[in-house]
Amino acid sequence: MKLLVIDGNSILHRAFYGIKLLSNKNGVFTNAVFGFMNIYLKNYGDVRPDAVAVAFDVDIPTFRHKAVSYYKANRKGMPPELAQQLPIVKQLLSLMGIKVVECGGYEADDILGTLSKICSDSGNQCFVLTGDRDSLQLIDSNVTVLLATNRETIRYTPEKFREDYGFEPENLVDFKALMGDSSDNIHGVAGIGGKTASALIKEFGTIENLYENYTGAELSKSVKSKLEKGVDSAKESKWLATIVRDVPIENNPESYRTGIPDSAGISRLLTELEMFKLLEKLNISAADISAEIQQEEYIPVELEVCVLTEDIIKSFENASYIFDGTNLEIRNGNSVYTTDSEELISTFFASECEKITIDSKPHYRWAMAHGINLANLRTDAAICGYLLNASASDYTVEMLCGGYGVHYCMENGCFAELASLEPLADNLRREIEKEGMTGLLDNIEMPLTEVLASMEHTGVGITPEDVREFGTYLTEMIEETQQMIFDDAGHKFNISSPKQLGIVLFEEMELPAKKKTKSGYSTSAEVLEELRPFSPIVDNVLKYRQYTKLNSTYVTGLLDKIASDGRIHTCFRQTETRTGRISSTEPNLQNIPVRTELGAQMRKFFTAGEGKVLIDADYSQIELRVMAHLCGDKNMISAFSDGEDIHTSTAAQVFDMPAIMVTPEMRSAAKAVNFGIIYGIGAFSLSKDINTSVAQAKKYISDYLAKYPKVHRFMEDTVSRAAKTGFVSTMFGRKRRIPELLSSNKTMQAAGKRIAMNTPVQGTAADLIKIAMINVYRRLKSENLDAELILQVHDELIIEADISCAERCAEILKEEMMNVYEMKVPLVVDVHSGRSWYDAKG
DNA sequence: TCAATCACG
DNA sequence: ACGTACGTGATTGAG
Repeated sequence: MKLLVIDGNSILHRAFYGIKLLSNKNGVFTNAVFGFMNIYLKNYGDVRPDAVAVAFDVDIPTFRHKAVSYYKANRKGMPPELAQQLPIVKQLLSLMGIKVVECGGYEADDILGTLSKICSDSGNQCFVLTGDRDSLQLIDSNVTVLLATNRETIRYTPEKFREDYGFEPENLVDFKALMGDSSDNIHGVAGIGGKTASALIKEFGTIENLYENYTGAELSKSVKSKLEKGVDSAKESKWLATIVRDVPIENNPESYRTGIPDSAGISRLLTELEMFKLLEKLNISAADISAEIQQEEYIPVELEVCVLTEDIIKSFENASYIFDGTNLEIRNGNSVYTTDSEELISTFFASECEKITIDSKPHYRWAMAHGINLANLRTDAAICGYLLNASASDYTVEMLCGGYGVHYCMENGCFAELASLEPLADNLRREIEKEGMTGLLDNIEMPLTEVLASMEHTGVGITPEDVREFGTYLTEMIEETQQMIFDDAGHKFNISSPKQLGIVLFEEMELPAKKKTKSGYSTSAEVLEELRPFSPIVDNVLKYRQYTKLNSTYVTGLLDKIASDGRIHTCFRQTETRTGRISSTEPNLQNIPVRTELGAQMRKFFTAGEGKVLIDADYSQIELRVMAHLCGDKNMISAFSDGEDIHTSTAAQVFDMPAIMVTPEMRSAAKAVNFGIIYGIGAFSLSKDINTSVAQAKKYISDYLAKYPKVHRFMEDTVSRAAKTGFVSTMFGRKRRIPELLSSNKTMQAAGKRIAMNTPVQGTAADLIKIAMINVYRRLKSENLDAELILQVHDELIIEADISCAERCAEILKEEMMNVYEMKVPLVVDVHSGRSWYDAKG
């Protein structure tokens, strides 16, 4: 038989550090469980063992055994984020019918040693799954070690081991006896490193043999003397490195055969942990991976396949449907209607029945492309899922059903048991109601989808000839700059490789390096900026970076995305950001350059169509205004109400002088402080930003908070409420959970606090502009204007309008944005128009 | 696939 | 003592 033995602690560690911290909505961390199961399932599938044992170190070491005391002596205790996942993994394993093996006083790898020996002695095959190279000493003709690394699992047979190490697996302990292993507190022989140790073991095999024969061997004096001095340490090290193989545990391999899994229990546990990917995996691969889970009982609903007709569509009062752009599938009761007839799809979309679906924006796009209206779409399950947890990576039906208590089963990629999305939508709506987000869903997010679809559908005009010409110019500049850099460096190299650039700048040219990133020198613009005076190469590198960035991301990137209608249709993503903002992809039109004059040229290529203009409106200081509204600080409110320049006003407050006396430097410092306030202030970062001492920055902050006491209070209250409830909210009830606040890591906690301070502000601003977008969209429609919203850049909206109605559209845009919601401060909107985005920016 | 870099609000 | 501002997406090189 085949036995798979797993080093639970080692794999769990690897999983924990290999995957970013994840948690469910109750703050239970799950990344190590997730990673462990992935590694397990992968290897289970590869090995297909008859029996499985997972070994763990005991929780309370007895210190009777040497390995444990050394182990504990030299390793930091597990972080609590990992420790709390240990019992979960054990519980999960036992639910799966897998034996967990522990033995007081012994490490997990001693158990691996023992079980592999038992197999080996009895002629059974053993696979040892671990992340620890120590266990390679267990390899023999019956024992294969599966070494899990960050990317792959390496299968170590005796042959593979010999290939890598050049000696026998059993001599690994001798090797370590010489070389030592600092992570296990094994000293080895002082002065002997990997190379020498390897050569010695290749020649002598064991250290016993080495010590019997080394005096007469052809070795350098120094090696001989090191060996002589290190004899005791070598022997002790070998003993320490040797894995125990006689731990008193169950020694019949048969007893590790997997038992019957408790699938209901697994389902409960994984659902609780919100690990739907894993549930899915267990279900889908049931037959392949663990035959037992296949037994999960489910009775497929008998779906009656019916023919869809116009009359049937008219008879629907409500319907849940799935649509992939070609095939429409409506499920109603036990009836399923499918069609790929564009006519029937159009009829259905245009019908007044109340619709439930998932990921509806493409449906609106389809409808718009076919000149019809997608009517009465009441619930989009993905949007619901996003509101309930903005941090999930995706919102698939599987994930949502798993998370919101709807039983489903996949069969051939279809939802065999899911008769309708209705139960899912009901549950989602119930949860949303419970969280007080029904208004946010029905009045903001659901109507917004159509607006975004329309913006995508319309797209934005671009003049490719001009873009290409700009690209030609950039290419020339790149070549020129590149040549100057090579001349300065004295040779060619890849300037775009931070590694190669670092070597040229900091080693060859010996510029003063500031070691920064873990993989070498930092060559970021920030660092380079300071290096400018030392060599002209620095300035050229910065220029090179700017040109290549513009060329590859914007020129080439945008040209690639021009559709057949000559316009660019970005994708606005509504379920992406944790704060409630919209994001833009393929291409990202929310990060088109503007801050440098050269970059801003790009915006000249975004143009209005023939006889049209672009109208651009942006909120002035919306986040600070939101902050003023949320905290109600008198000083801040009056500054905005009086129409003062907020940064000047802040400077006047902080430096305690009349506004007229504020210098540009003071204003710019105050501006940085204002940004800091929004982001969740830190003295260190502020000091860096405005190039002053940390003490000075600290003073700015404390002066600021003293002048705006309610800002101070708002931040304290928000953080403490977040710590208590685990989440923060925007003005319109959007929520964001902050698991970072539960972390034991101080840096993480601090980050959590900043998130708590920033999210209500950024999120409320996002809510406001979303409402404005919906209202603008409706006004343009109701007033029958030849104009379309085409872009949103967080605090900025752009309309493309026919010249004949441009003024009216500008009025509407400004009005709807200003009056989007009654606030304690005025919302100021700047509007400009022009032929291109560059011109319309004012 | 990830880290580094840099574009935006 | 230690790390260091919020939120995104695209490109590149390197493992």
